Amino acid sequence: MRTSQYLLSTLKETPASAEVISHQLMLRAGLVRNVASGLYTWLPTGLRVLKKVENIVREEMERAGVIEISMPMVQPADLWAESGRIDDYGPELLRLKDRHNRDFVLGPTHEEVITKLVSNEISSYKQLPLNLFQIQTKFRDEIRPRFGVMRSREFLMKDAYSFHLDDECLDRTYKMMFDAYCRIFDRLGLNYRPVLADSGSIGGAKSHEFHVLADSGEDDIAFSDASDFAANVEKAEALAPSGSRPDATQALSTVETPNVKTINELAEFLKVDVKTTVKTLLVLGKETEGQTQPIIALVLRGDHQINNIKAEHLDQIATPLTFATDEQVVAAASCNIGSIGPVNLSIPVIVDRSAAHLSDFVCGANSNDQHFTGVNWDRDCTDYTVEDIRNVVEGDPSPCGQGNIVIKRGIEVGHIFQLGGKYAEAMKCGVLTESGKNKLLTMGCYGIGVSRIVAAAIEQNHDKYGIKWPKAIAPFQVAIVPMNMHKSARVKETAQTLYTQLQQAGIEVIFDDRKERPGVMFADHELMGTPVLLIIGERNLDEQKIEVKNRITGEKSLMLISDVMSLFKD
RNA sequence: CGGUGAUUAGCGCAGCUUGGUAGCGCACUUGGUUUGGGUCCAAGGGGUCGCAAGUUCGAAUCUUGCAUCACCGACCA
Repeated sequence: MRTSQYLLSTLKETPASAEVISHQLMLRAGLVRNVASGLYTWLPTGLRVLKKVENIVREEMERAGVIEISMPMVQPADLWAESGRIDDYGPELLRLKDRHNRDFVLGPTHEEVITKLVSNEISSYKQLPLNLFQIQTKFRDEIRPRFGVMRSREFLMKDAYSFHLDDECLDRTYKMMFDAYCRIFDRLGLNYRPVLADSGSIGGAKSHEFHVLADSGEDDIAFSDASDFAANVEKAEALAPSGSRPDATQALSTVETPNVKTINELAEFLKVDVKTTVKTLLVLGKETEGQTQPIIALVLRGDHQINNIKAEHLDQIATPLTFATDEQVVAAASCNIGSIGPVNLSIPVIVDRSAAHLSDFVCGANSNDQHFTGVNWDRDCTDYTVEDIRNVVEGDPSPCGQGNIVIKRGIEVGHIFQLGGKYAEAMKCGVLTESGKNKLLTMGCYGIGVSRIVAAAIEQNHDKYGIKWPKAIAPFQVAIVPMNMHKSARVKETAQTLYTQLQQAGIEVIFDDRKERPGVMFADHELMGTPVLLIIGERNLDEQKIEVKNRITGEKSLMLISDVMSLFKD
């Protein structure tokens, strides 16, 4: 490719809208352009990278025996009604009507469509297991699109779905896909970790996420400092404190706490450690027919935070987790938020394991501007249940039993699930078994965020000059950078000869034939992250040499022109 | 959804307080100059000042409404 016939679109200045480094560099290097919030055009250089990632994913899927198909992005809402997700998925599901006023959705994922397909196409156990994938544009109406293509509304995703007669077979495929994912991220040259995960709205049992480690990541990952345990904080179990609860030593007493609203104000006001206080959150419970929606109290140690996912998994709690309104709080606790406590509450009380381990603690007194001190479970408050409802924090014992928790940020680039029977049941997807009986299938699903990987790769591979692409996904393998080609016939001739040779050898080469100063060319190619620069100038041509610069290591060396092609022999 | 801020040329910004018909840097065009790390000089082109209404002789500037974008929050007990 000659730059004079290409759309470089590099920028000197960073657009103000870009927050994270990958977004800034993707704009500056001319990879993407914003069209609207969360919607991007991929420019030629960006598309080259995207296609490389896509092809690696495709190759590894095919190597693993997964078969490619393509499903429509627009899906009938009926299918989503059949699975029940039309109500569960929430406002991220973009709904639309066609000219006949029929309801459709823009597909954020394709479980419904593929389950319907397989249900129609497969009728015998002999056709199983079946594993299908597609690489396709998805749409999720994100609450807050940000960080460029890292969290955009429209994005490219590889999604695969497997169908099995039984869970052992599913488990074998799951492990096989796990390995295939590791191969993909290895080939992409990324520093990543598989971590235990929650399966979210897609549903199901076993689940792993693949995270690229980066400070700009949006997920907290809990690692053990003594084993290879890794889990999303959403999922990481907070163990009950070891040992038995200390005995009560104080009597329950009421203290006036005027204008104390937050837990930190409370600890400050009473001069106590936040860890000896509890906070009580009032949330909506699950609705039962004919009854008003119940209010549930969740009790946490003052320094801990509620884990929405864990709370939502409890049978009594409504999904999504919703906090009670001010009116509901007054009705349930006869005080305002800020003074709620578990003592003498007439609503169900769920206590986190760590809060349940406290004795002589401080809590709201369910009366404005008053708190209790010296509170003790079973003596002052008897009707409660204990659950794990908080986020783990650094220093907690690891749930694997070895070491303590360390928390790092990660970018979720892959997610595999064992779905089980959820969709097969809803969509009546079954086959005849050997004994001639109909049996519902069990499923797995496996996603990779192709466009997000491009951003994640930049987060991990850049310097002050620009992007440093891993070789496998660089838009070009080599750039030819001639010094003042328009002034020197032999520079021009050497550059053109090398360009032709590289092209004929099938190497992706970009030939900078612009009439630009050297500094401009260097800056552009370093910004775009081409791994190898071939610098051709009068300076070295007398010795039949050119300069070779490695973008990743920064190393420069002189090389005989006749040896250059050997650099690209694999 | 809540809070905050922004919206003036392709990009980054100034001008607004104190109303008088728009400017700087980069980019772009032309000519010259320079040529191994974002040259320098000169001359140009390019703007419904986010949209709508209002106040005024006159609005980028003041008022009101709306839209879009961004950031923060949605963990408050």
